[in-house]
Amino acid sequence: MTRVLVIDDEPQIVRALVINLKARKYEVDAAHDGATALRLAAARHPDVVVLDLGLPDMDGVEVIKGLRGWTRVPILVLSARHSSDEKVEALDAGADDYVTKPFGMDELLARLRAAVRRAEPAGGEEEDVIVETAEFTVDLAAKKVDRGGRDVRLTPTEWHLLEVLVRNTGRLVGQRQLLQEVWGPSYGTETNYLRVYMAQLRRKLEADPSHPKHFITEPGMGYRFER
Amino acid sequence: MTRVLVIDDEPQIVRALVINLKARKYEVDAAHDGATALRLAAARHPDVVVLDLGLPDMDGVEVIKGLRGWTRVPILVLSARHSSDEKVEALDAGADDYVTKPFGMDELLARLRAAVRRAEPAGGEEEDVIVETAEFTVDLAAKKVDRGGRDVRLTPTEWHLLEVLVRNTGRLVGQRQLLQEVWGPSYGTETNYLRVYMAQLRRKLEADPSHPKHFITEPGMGYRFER
DNA sequence: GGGGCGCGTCAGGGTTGCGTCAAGGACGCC
DNA sequence: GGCGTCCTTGACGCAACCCTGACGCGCCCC
Repeated sequence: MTRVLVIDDEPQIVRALVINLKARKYEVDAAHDGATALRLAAARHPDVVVLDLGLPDMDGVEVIKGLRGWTRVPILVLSARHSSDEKVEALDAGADDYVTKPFGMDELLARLRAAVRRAEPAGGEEEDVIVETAEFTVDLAAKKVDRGGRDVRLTPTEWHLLEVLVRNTGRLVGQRQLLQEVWGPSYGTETNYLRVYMAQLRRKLEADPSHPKHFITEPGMGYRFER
Repeated sequence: MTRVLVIDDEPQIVRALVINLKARKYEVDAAHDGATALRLAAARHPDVVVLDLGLPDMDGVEVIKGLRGWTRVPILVLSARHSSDEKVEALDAGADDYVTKPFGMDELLARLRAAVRRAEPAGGEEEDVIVETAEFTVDLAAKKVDRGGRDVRLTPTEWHLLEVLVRNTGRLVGQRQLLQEVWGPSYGTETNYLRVYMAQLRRKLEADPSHPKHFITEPGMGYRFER
């Protein structure tokens, strides 16, 4: 869940923000002055900060600088000041966005989403899916198979077949499903393809290809990969 | 130098932006419609995009989506529309900021700086920008390749290709991904480019170009850089 | 006990993909 | 305006991959 830190000394603004954010499943912390804000930020590590520049105890720009000293968390500034200088100062101090009051809640939330989105890791869906067995190791992200310290060379079809099986580790994968995922939706009965390529996978990966321990045949149904 | 792509169909706005940006040592490209914009973005790989939503040939949001299909470059939207819905739509489509016309040049430049700043590599300190192999050393930050104490001269395309591969050291990079990252999103099947440039990289960097140890071909799938 | 079915294995041939070379053309620099 | 660099494009040989058919074996059902 995304954690938001709201910093504003006007209770009604804080209330409105908190209600709207919580309704959208954000986790919300609130602070009414700069000192509390800096303490909360350090303690809670929010994913995004909404900061009103007009605080009772310190200048909002100082809060920005205080945060930027140790974190790159997105900072969305709220302010009643429309002056261009104020905006430039806040942005150059390290703010990510600047919204003037009164603001539309929809717009603020959209800007918040934008700020959170671009803070996400660049890779996107980089799950390091690595599956190990006693004989070999499959790295799905790098498309690599290691066996006894040496890379095993797989052809595209072999790799594709292995990938489908490994993503369903422990589950039976029907022959029709295998054929359609690897060879395309118009295939479904050419089980001889499967036999040939399963044999090649076993030859390259199994310790004893004629008695496979990982690529298991379920006669009449399909194949199963076991670690 | 930071490269900016300005997209607007009003000549006076473009002129004002170009003059102000160039005065501040930005490198500027300009486009007057969406199609040109997408083409220029692919060809020039700007560091930040300034986009007017009101274009003659296509909806500005479509331009955003077209860019977001293959790049995370910061997009700063300009628009005459003040409506909240427009802002939300553009921001949710992938824009980073939204400025309504008329705008103050100081503010726009400050928002531009903020967008560029946060797009910079997160690490800040020396990350793994230097990759060493037995034969050569690649310095991603300095854009330099050293081999046996001497700089290796690489053309822009060669360098770009090398950069993508090195940033994915050990991982397989698909030919489609390579083509799109180096030549732009409209490429994906011109694998002969890859063959030519991989050969040039190997000739310049491998000890034995005909038996590459670092730039490895995975037939039918792509290429992999190994240290 | 015999036949049928499904699976594993092997080898050959068509096709695809890769590496290499060279020439044409665009672009920028002097 | 000439020159050089870089990108693009085509052709060609070769290796690897994918498909295909044939054969043997074990299991199940009749």
